[in-house]
Amino acid sequence: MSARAQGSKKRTRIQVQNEQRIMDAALEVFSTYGYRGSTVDQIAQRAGLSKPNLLYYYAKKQDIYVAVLEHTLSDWLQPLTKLDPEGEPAEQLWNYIECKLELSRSAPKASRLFANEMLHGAHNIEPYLRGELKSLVEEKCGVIQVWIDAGKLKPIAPVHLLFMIWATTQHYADFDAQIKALCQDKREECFGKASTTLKTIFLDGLLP
Amino acid sequence: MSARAQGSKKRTRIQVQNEQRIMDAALEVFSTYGYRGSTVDQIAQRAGLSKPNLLYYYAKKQDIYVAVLEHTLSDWLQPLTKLDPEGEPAEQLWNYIECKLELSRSAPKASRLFANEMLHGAHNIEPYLRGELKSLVEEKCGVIQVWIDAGKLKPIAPVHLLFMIWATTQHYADFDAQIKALCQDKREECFGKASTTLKTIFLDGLLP
Amino acid sequence: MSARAQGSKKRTRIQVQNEQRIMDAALEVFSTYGYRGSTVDQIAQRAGLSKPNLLYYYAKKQDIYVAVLEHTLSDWLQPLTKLDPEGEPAEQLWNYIECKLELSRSAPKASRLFANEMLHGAHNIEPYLRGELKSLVEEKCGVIQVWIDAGKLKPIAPVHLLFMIWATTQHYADFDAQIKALCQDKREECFGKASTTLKTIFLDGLLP
Amino acid sequence: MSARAQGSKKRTRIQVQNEQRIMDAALEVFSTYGYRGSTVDQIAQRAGLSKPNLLYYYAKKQDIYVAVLEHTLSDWLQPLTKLDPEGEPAEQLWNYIECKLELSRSAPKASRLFANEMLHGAHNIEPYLRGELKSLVEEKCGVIQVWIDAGKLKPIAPVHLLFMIWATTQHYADFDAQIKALCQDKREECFGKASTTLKTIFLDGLLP
DNA sequence: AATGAATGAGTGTTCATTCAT
DNA sequence: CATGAATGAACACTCATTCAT
Repeated sequence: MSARAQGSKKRTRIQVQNEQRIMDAALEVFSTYGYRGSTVDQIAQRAGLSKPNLLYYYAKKQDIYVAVLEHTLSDWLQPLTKLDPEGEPAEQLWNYIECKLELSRSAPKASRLFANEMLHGAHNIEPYLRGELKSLVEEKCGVIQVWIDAGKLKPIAPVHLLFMIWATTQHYADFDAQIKALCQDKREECFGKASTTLKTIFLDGLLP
Repeated sequence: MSARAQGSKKRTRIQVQNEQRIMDAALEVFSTYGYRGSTVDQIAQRAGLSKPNLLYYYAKKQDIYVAVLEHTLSDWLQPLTKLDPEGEPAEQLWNYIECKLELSRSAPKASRLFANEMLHGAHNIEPYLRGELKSLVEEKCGVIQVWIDAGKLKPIAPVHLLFMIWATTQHYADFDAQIKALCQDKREECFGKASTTLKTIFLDGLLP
Repeated sequence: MSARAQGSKKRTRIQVQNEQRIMDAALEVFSTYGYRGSTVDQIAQRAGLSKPNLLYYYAKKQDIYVAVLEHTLSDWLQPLTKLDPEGEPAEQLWNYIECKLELSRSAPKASRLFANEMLHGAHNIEPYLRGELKSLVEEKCGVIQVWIDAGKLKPIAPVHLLFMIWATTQHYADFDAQIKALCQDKREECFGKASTTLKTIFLDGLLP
Repeated sequence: MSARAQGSKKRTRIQVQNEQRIMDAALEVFSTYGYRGSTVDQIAQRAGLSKPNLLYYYAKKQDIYVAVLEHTLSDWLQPLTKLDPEGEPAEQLWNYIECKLELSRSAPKASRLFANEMLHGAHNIEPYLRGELKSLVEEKCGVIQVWIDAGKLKPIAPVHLLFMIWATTQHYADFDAQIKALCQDKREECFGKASTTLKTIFLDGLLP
């Protein structure tokens, strides 16, 4: 019986450890080379396992891929949950933006894994997109709409505001190659300038 | 001798026609499946050529890829060149943003091709990034800085403004799958709301 | 991980057996059709393995080729090592010649494999030629020179004597097709006459 | 109608010139890479012709190969014809040996082409081997036998003497790579020592 | 006499996956 | 749990040869 087939049964220490190793290796490899560009061998090697042993934990390449996607997605989602309807909109939104930018800085691989999946049609996470994510987004868009209705924010389409936030923050992870080519600043300094520019534009706009 | 090896010599009608077909097919296929996920067979089939015939025009898979990248890159660059230092900043920037958004709507495949290349390290277009693109970006950042110094724009880091514009507009092409999942609006309506939201935030900011 | 990549680790019974099978098949095929004329499929079939299974043991066609070359080279070298400085020159040399001729008779494929590699520039065994072989040749040329200086041999260039011995004995393996066409004798008889002719000429020369 | 199909009809100047170019290119390429290792493209390029144009002269790769083999074979044969029954055996044989050694020096490619064909079974020149060559060899062996019967040569098997001469002289062309590796002498010096060693051994033998 | 265009049949190599132990 | 061994299906790329002009 394969490890996966055991469902929710308790796992040995080795099982837990190896699964973590596999997830780490898979994130590393998939985010760098994409799904088709990655090989099971690569992941096995990076995880310090033999290929058949790796396939003992996850029977198919796609299973590994889906598992690592799901792992990272929950982290990806979390910051949005903290958007507090009771708080001040400017502070709440800026907190969220800052948090997302920090994630792009500290976990760019997860961002790239996610972006890659999107680019190719997101077939492996459609249920998640149309389920968990959609619910949360609708809830938080409601919050933003409340703020707008209360005159605390300019009247914009809430979901497109979220798209803007995601796009601008994840850009620093996903388009890292371009940024490195165009920005001579060191990484820290670059993220610093990004932060202040984002803050100015999102909150105050370009015009004086 | 392969068709490519002839260098700058004049091309036959058939050559021109087939090369165009190949570029179209390659954009379609590479943008959908990525480099590794695409097969020469697929491209040949879509171009209506036999595989060896395709390789008669471009000797290697990577040659096709680089060719289609270069083809699309020139289109991608052009809108920025039209940013006019003599014009009004608000109008000029908004024109640019609108133009980029329109490109994401009308040519999403090109955007995805480009995004994919970025995600994987941009090894095939580094020379372009550090050459042509960098020069143009530096020039236009100079223009923006002049506007800032003249008090016509808030003091932000020009290159990060460009990053924001690119990120937010290309997002509608690159993350199409996510947008479709989260936005029940029809395509036109969605781009309409995107446009007004972008305009509000970039020019005026969120705060009232 | 491929079998070869394990380096010097101990090998399974199956590994040893299959590697031997591959070496036999490769000698057969490469010596008959040359490197480029041989296909991995041919070798696999002759070894009773599937093509990918063959490539599990030797990752590349050239690896098989180099391996079989190295295998046969050590056998090829050995007779020369037995040239004894203490012995009588005539006897020692004649033993060597006879031994080499016998090798051409019993292992013509090895001879042809080696000749083929030579004809094409010996790029795969240069290190061997300039290393192991050269050392041995220099040592044995020293021995021959001592015999010459002692007046026990006519004054000839020792290394060219070796070339002559190699050329004349290996000729019976390498130019087998020609010999068959020109010599109606049966194989045994032909080698018999070859032996006496070589003996006469090498030791006594043509002139009475 | 192809050029070849015209048989013995007179050829235009261009035809003659191109055929010569092709023969030169084919000798160069085939002798270096072997039959299977050579491509029609390579030969065409070296001959300064387009591939289809080359195939206008020789319809198939094998036709080119056979043609160049036949071309070189006649040159290869010729020295033996000059062995004069009326002359002194020692002088006649030495002339022949010297002549063959000189050919190995000046036309090593032809030698290698021939050797390669031999190694692979000589299927393309069997008719020649069993016809023209065999007749000539039998005739000249008769001459040598006469010399032996007259007591002017040691009693050896004449055809094996020829084999020895061929083997030892052609060795300097065919095993060039090995000779270069083992012999630090410059080319001229090496052939000089070869010549004197051959002379000593063939005529007088090793023993004093 | 010459060439651009096209292709079928390979050919080495990769890789996800399976099997036996 | 783990691994050595094996394989079918694909895939990029090659090459002799043909066709149309």
